[in-house]
Amino acid sequence: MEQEDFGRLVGYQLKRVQAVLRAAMDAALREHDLTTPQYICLELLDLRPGLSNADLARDAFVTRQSMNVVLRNLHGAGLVTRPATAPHGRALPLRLTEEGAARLKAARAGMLAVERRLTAHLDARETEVLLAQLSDMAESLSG
Amino acid sequence: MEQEDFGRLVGYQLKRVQAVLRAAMDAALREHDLTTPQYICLELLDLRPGLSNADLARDAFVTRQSMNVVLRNLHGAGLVTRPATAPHGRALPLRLTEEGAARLKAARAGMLAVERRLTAHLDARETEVLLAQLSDMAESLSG
DNA sequence: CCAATGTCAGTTTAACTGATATTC
DNA sequence: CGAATATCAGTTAAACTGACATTG
Repeated sequence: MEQEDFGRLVGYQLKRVQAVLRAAMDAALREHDLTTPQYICLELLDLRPGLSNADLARDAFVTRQSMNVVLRNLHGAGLVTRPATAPHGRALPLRLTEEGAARLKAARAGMLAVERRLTAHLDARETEVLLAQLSDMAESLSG
Repeated sequence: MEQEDFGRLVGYQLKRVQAVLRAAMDAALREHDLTTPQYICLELLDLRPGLSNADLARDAFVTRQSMNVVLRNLHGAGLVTRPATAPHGRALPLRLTEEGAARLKAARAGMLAVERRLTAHLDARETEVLLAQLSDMAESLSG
């Protein structure tokens, strides 16, 4: 059985994984009324409170404009706070509200379950190698 | 480190790779006036002429409605042919036109260059392992 | 009837670019 | 001025679901 050429491209398999991963994440998050970009944003703010919209956009690999939409929704839902005025420059440091932290915590369990299913066939060392390889791939394509 | 660093999740790195890969593919394809789904569709038809819309949708991991839009555009651009009537059932077997084959060939060079950049740091064996791992991941999440 | 297919229509997600104002 | 930031507005890509007709 000669595997078809096209399916042997890393790009194709990445797209395939991404498709099912996206579906799994969306399903897990839907129970908590969150979208994937919203969840990523909450995780980043939990990890590093005080990030600005532009900071978050960089960390999530989207434009400031895209992240701004995500933040507007999160703010409207009462999950994040931002000061009325900027302490320095224009950047508004964002933080999770109590409800934001609670929603994140609730959603995280489902997301980690997806991650475990994703890497079910990998041991700890293989996972490390894979993470490094993926990171290298992103570097070599963007840098 | 018990603190789960968000950046160490495979899901996060996959998203990151996907983001830059998508940008690189789109840039490479833009020169040839093709979108990524269109390119995938052309590759699949080159590999297995006579696939139907539903076949292509399955192979590209999208709904047949989504693929139908792609095919409508490709047909409008004169890159694929489909018979007026179905030889069996409702399925209409699709084929590349001469121009479709030519456009695919031209675009393929750029896409393979992206793939080479993507896997620049991997040797042949590592690439094999990675392909298998990605395939396993898709399986374990969807199956 | 049933399963697969094609297709019309509408919706949704999530990104994008462009433009403008603010701040240091 | 120039660089970074926030944000308003419009646009786009690419998927989705629902509904319905056709075919074997």
